[in-house]
Parts: sequence; C-alpha cells; structure tokens
Amino acid sequence: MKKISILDVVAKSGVSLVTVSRVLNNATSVREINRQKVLQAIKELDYRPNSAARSLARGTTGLIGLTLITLKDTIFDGIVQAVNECLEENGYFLALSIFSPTKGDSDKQNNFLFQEDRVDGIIVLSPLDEERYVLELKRKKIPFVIIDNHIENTSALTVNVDNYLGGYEATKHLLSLGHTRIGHVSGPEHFLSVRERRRGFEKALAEAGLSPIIVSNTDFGIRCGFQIAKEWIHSGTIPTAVFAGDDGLALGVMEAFQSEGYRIPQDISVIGYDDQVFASEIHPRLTTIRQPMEQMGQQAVRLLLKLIQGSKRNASVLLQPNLIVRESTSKLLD
Amino acid sequence: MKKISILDVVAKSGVSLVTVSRVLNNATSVREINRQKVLQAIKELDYRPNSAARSLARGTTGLIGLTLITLKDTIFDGIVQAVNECLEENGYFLALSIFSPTKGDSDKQNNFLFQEDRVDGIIVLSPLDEERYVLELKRKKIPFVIIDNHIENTSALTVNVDNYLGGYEATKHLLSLGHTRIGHVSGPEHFLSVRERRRGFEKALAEAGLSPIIVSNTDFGIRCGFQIAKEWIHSGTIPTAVFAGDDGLALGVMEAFQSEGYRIPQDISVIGYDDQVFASEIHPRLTTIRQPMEQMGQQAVRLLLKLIQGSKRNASVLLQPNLIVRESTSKLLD
DNA sequence: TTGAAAGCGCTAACAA
DNA sequence: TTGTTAGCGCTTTCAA
Repeated sequence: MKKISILDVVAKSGVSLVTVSRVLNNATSVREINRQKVLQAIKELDYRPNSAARSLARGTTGLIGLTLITLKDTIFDGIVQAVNECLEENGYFLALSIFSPTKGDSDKQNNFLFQEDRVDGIIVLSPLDEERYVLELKRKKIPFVIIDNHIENTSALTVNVDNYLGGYEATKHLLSLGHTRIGHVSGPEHFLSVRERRRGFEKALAEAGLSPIIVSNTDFGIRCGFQIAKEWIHSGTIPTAVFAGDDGLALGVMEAFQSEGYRIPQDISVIGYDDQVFASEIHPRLTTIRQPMEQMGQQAVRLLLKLIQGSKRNASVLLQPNLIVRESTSKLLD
Repeated sequence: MKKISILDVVAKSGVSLVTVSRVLNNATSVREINRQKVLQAIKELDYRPNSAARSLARGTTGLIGLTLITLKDTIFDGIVQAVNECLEENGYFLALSIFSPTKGDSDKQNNFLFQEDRVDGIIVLSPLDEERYVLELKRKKIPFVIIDNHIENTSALTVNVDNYLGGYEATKHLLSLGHTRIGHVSGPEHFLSVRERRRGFEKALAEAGLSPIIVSNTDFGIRCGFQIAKEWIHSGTIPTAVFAGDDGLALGVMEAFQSEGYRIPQDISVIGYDDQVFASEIHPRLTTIRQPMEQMGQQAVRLLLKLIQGSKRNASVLLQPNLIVRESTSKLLD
C-alpha cells in the first residue's frame, strides 16, 4: 500500500492534474461539477497534499517559527497562544523551538529548526544571546520580529511593553494608597527591563517629593526576594510598601515578612510584576503589573506577516502594561 | 540576487552535481581533493541545502513534533529539554506545537502542524482529548508515542511514571516520620494518575494498619488546596500530615494552615507531587515526589525512533518517581 | 474553464 | 570513485 498522491486523485476524478491542483488551492476557475468530482475523489482516497512538494514548488513553507529559551516561565503561555491563534487565522502554522544558548556552541548553533529554510519567518521571544541571534537571522535573510528585546536601540523590529511605565504605575498605585516608606527589589541590572522598571519607580517617587526607603537588586525568583526582605528586616529598615521587580521576588518578600509576623497587606503592601499564573492563586492574591500578552502575540504576528509580504516602513511596537489590583496591597493604616 | 542552489556549488567547484550531493550527505566515496573543493565552494557561497527539496527526495523530514496543551506547567520543561537534546544527538530537529482541544472544533482539528506529513513522528505530551487524538494519528499513520497518557489499557506506545508507587512512597515517607493522622487532597477523579496516587496512598496506610484521617478531592491548584484545608480546619479534623496530589494543592494547604497559625512542618507536615519550579523555592521548601523528566524524554525519543525505523516489538515504559525530601515534612513531635 | 509542459532543488538507483 | 538519468509531488506559466 503506497502513499497516495495527486495522481490517484486525477485517476479517480477523471479531470486533469492541473484541475485537481486548482481545487486544492481554491482557484475560482473550476467548473462546479469538476470541483465536486475532485472533492469527492479526495474524500474517498483520504488524500492530503504532500507538504514538502508544495513547499518546493511554492518556495514557501507556511510555517512560522517561535523560539523560546525555557518552558519554565508561565507568562509565555499567553503570548504563544495568541501567536498560535493569530497565525492560524492567516493560514500559517506555528512551530515552537527551544533554543538554549548554553547548549549550542557557536559551531553547532545553527543546528536547530531554523538552520534551513524550514520556516517563512521567526518570532524570537525574549532571547538571551540577542546580538548573535539577530546577526545570524539577518545573514540568513529570514524575516523576524523580537518580542521583549534586551538591547537598546536595536535595528530589529520589536514588540515591547513599556517597563518604565510599568514601574511608574506600580509605584503610583502604592503612593495613592498613602504609602511613603516604599522599598524596591529588582532583578539583575543588566536587563534593560529591570533598569526601566526602576527608573519608573524613582520617577514616581520623585514626583511625590519622596525617596526610596530602600532598594536592593538581586536575581529574579522567590528565594532572592525572601533573602532580601530578611536582610531588610534585620537591618531594621522596614518599608510599609514594596515594589518587587517580578512576581517571584514579590512572593519571596511576602513570605519573609509573614514569617517574621508581619501581615500582608495590613502591615506591608507588596506589588509584583508579570502576573504569573501563581500571582492570582496565592494568598493573599498578588497585586501586580500585567503585560498584555495577547496583544504582544498579535502585534508580533502582524509585523512579521507584513515583513514577509515585503512591506517596507514597519515600525516597532511599544505596548502599555496594566495594573492589576488584588489583595496584597492596601491603604496605609495609621 | 537569487537563491543559491546546488547548481551554483557545482559550477564553482567543478565537480558533478552528484558529487556535491555526496559531500552533503557525508558519503565516503568521494576523493578527498574533490571533497575539499566542494566544501570550499559551499563555504564561499554560504550555501545551505533546501530542506523542502531534500524532504521531497528523501521522503522524510528529519523533524519530530511534540504537542503540548499549555506552557503554564513548569514540569514540562525538563521533558522537552531532554527530548530536544536527545533528538539532536540522533540528527533530528524538534518542533513543538501547542494543541488546545478547546480551540479546535472537530472540523478544523487537523488544522495544526501535523495535518500533513510535516514530521516523521510525534511525541504527545499529556493529551487532553487522548482518544480522538490517537485515532487521528493512527489514521494518518504517523508514528507516535504518548508521555503521561490518561487512558487505561491504551493500545498506543506510552511512557509513564508509576503514580501508584509515587503515592505509596509519599505516604510511606509520612509514616516513617511517625505520623498516623494523615490526610489526602487529590485532583479530579477522572485522571488516571489521580486515582493511582490515591491507591498508593491507601495501600501504604493499610499496610500500616491505618485509615486516612480525611480525604478530599477537588481541582488541581493552589486555591483549591487552600479551600480544602480551610474546610478541614473548620470541620475540626486536623491531620498532622497531608499528602497533596500536586504541588499547587500542597502550597494551598500550607498557606491555609499557616494563615490559621499552624507552622509547617512543626505542626503539620505537607508533601506535594511533581516538583514544580516553585516547590524548591518557597518557604519552607516543599517535600515532593519528582517524576524523572529527563528519563521520560529520553525514553520517548528512544521508543519513537525505533518505531520510525520500523522496529516491531516495542514495549511501553513505566518509570519510577523519586521522593525529594525538603523542609515541609518533619518528625511528628509529641 | 481547462490542460500540457516545465520546473522547484535535491536524492538515489544504475552504469561507467 | 564518479556521473547520467530519473524521479519525489506539487505549482505555475502559457496556450488552447
């Protein structure tokens, strides 16, 4: 039993190969009766066109790649789901690929899905080794868009969320609740997003005529937040509100204060960043800054498809984050 | 500037097309001097073979697909990384695909990466609509392996972890710490894994001549665990140790007890299941049952490649979970 | 509205 | 060790 091809459809339907091809591609110039014959034959044979042959003849694959560095970050889900849906609507398929630069030596770094012309374009999600990555894609002339890029003034097309604004809004929220003793824990300095969030934080405080009560930077994650907050407590500098640079840090900070007998939010308000899955599940539910995942995915697809269609004059996108007020922040009690 | 093809390499190197092809495929039968000429030409032209043409000529794609239902589950990362690495070692590429059955109506359900012969085989990770999925893959004659299947006595090749054993070991751990008043919160009954874990739990207790102090089943997740534990507390039935059916439930249970003034693990021990990323980061760090992700990935690849190579007599794999003792469980104090 | 013919870029017999 | 010759299965001019 061999693989059935278009020729089998030709034989069964009685029309020419070209006509079958036309039906497959929804060409209008096919008499309805012939179209039905073809459709019938296709159904009976359970025929599906060979994609390699199609790609070869057309010069395109209908596949869009999206590279991820990890599956451990639950905020990616929203972006990827949106990209998936959006591509589907446009007749493309999505293929995700894990790309951890730790693994790939510069030699074998092209040893992944996109070494060859397997995709028509790529969406790069929060790349680690961005510079080299961009260079490689440009050299291969693969259309691409970066979501959440880390390099300032990149020449690549990007979709980003305004981290400065996020930090600003988070801090304004704490200020609006009456807090004046506000601390900040942030992630590693070398992330552009980290610096931007802090800049927004400082700007909001400055506008209120205040200074941060305490600021620490560390790595992302629950344990780092925990440790920093413990240090604060032991140093005797206790803020009434904390802006944490990510939800993991926020959770760690809450745990640390709680373990020392402080109540959240009655004694100390905490706001996070990202709206990870756990943010809305823990107790108290975490107030945080949410990045508009759906929009990020949609905009990236929109940009990429325009790029593929040869459009010039495309512009990078900067989206706005949203404040999600939940239970971990409250009015300052006196 | 048009796309360069093998013909350009032929022109530049001076040897025949077939020889170039042989060099590309590492055939041994090429004189070293010619091989060098070809390699040189390839380098100068920055030539890379067209994968569609290759696939068409060879009849295989060199791509393996892996379907995920969500990126919100951090335990998938280990499996996917292992699969990625393992495939690479075997000369294959990995393409992940999101497949949420909620989206796909039965009509357009084939409207995803694997509708056509785009991959040589598929690894299905924890499918939701397993039955239909399996049927579809069989109909299309795509070789596949399921990791973490939910249907008992499936005819498909599977890689699973022994959930019965996991539940048993978790409970033995609590027993070995001297606990006798042990409760269990589990996920939805319709998951095979949920039933198996509970069976192991009950078996271990029975062997010790004990009965569960309290058992509840609910949905997975932090909030459900929180709620159940609150109910227990209000009902006045307080265990000294809890086996939670997943880490989210465990965290929720801990939060609930802590919020009522109980200390973990001094007053109550809690053990989870899965070893999610947060399990080792929260305070106290969660004792849990870990599924051997790397092995799962490796075994799935091994099975799938054998299947693709036409091997008969392949057997499904059942792996053993591991107890990870951390800080959320301790000896019963009296 | 249809069809014949010429590729798309590569691999794989089969000879030489 | 090399090269010649057919395809792989489909799309796409170009005529009819």
